[in-house]
Amino acid sequence: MPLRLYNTLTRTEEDFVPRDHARVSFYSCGPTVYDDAHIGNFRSFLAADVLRRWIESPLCEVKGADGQAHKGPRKVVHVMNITDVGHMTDDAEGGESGEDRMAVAGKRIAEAKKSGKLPADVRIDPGDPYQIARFYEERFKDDAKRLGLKLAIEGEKDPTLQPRATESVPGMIELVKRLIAQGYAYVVGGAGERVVYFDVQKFPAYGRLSGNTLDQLREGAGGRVAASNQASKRHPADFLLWKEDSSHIMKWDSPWGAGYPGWHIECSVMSFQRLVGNDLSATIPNGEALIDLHSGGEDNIFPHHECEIAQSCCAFNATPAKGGYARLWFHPRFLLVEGTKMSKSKGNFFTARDLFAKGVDPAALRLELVRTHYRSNANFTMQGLADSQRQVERWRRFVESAGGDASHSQGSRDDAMLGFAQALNADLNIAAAIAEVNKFVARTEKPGTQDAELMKVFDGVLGVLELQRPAAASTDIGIFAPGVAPDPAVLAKLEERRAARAAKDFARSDRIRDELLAMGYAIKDVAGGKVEVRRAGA
RNA sequence: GGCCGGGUGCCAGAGUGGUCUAAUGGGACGGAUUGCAAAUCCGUUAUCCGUCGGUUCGAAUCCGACCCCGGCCUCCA
Repeated sequence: MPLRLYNTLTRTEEDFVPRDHARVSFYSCGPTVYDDAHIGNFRSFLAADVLRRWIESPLCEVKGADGQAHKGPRKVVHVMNITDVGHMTDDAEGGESGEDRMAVAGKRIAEAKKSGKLPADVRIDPGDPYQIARFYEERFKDDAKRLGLKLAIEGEKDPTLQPRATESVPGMIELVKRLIAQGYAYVVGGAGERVVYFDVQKFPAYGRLSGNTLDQLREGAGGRVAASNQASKRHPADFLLWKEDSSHIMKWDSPWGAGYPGWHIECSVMSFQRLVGNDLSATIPNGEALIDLHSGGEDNIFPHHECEIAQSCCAFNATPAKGGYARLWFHPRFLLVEGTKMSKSKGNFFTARDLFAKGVDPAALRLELVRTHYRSNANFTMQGLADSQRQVERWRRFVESAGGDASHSQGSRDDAMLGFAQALNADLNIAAAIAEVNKFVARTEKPGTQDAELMKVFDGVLGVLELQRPAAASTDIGIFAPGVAPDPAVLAKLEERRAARAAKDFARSDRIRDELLAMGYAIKDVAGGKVEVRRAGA
């Protein structure tokens, strides 16, 4: 059975049929870079990464336009934008209230430098939005690579896979011009306060993705859109394409004055230019879908992706009935933290780098973020992270102990491959796929070279074992877990305990272990007379 | 008010009409091992799937009502 995926657009699970089964185009809405990405962001990006890895796996079969299932090899061109244009905190459309996010980030950076939270050698001007954006962009790419986001690793060699919105503004202006010329957009306001809106009533399929059809959208339902902005629109759902605003922190010249683009138009431009063609005046023959896959967090379904579809279908003559802009829309659900929603505005979020700084193994974090089905809300917990860590360690032991002839037949490996492929082909059932891996590991008493190779194939999709492990600090007596500094007080206790054990004074040895536990350290004896030290409870 | 997802053991989380007395991982418990621990290995751990009704020879799986939880309805992955 070839790959089947749930399509948000049709609300059904369907065969995934790309335009070219050997070369799949995939666009993912990427991060905004006015703060560090949190683990919820990464859950969404990693779900897309697992999908792309699965499509590229030699075990995956994909249905072609000829109706036949095709084996690989297959290439996925996976593009993820970097949103480095600042937007308003309160009103991304009108910009009449709130502050620009990039300006807020600048203040935060200035404060962090003052308080010493950011090292003094970080050279960044908090008043320069481009420097702020680059600063967070680098940190994002760094985190993404540590978590095995394949696109970020490829992006080092091919930066066009991670296009920046600020570098695509000329294309956005061109596309807005085209939409106006075609009658899909209109300009309101006089010089100095011009605004370009998309006319949603010209696109009858508006609402198909989200279910928010025009007659169901109530004016200002979220209560966040200023009434004065709404007044100049032809329909309350009309959305911003360009805003003239000479006071904006980031601004560009345009036929509608100096200002900034609306926040939906960038993805229409970047996805087209990187995955379809450079000529934004092109028209798609037969109204075919432009790209194969498009992903983003569930909150992107409306309004962002709805608006992208409207813009792109209208500008390039793609037909909604033929999939329109993208053949298949992939939307991972939110990540909860200890049972409640996390969001930037609530501030209850973990960033990946916070966790790495505490010594969390990227492999464990990746597995924890990826192991729940992408269309369910996952619940991130410290317990779950510990579970994932142990799972990773079992797999590592399996691979590291492998060698020579396998203790069992090829049939066992074939079963595992089949089970793994069937699970992932069924709308990316990763939990079932992991279960297949575990069953394979459990029944393999003595793993051979071929078993280790098969694990590598599985890990090509899971992307866990290939990640770099955090380094452990080591002294002649202690091996300190990542994130645990070799404290002299601890070292002294370890020396004392070593002496006690040599003298067979086990009562004293155990007492020292309890003392260390009270100090927050858990220890265990390992081969060679050394002691492994980790944080208690971790 | 409109539109989407969900409710499975101590926890996380699969399973969508019979093979389910419900996968897999963690935890817990028992055993092996260890000076004792830790790690590892072996074994045990849901007669039941939010509640109540219905359809069916047969339901965790389909239908209805109800109760809860999460998301979106122009900040957010």
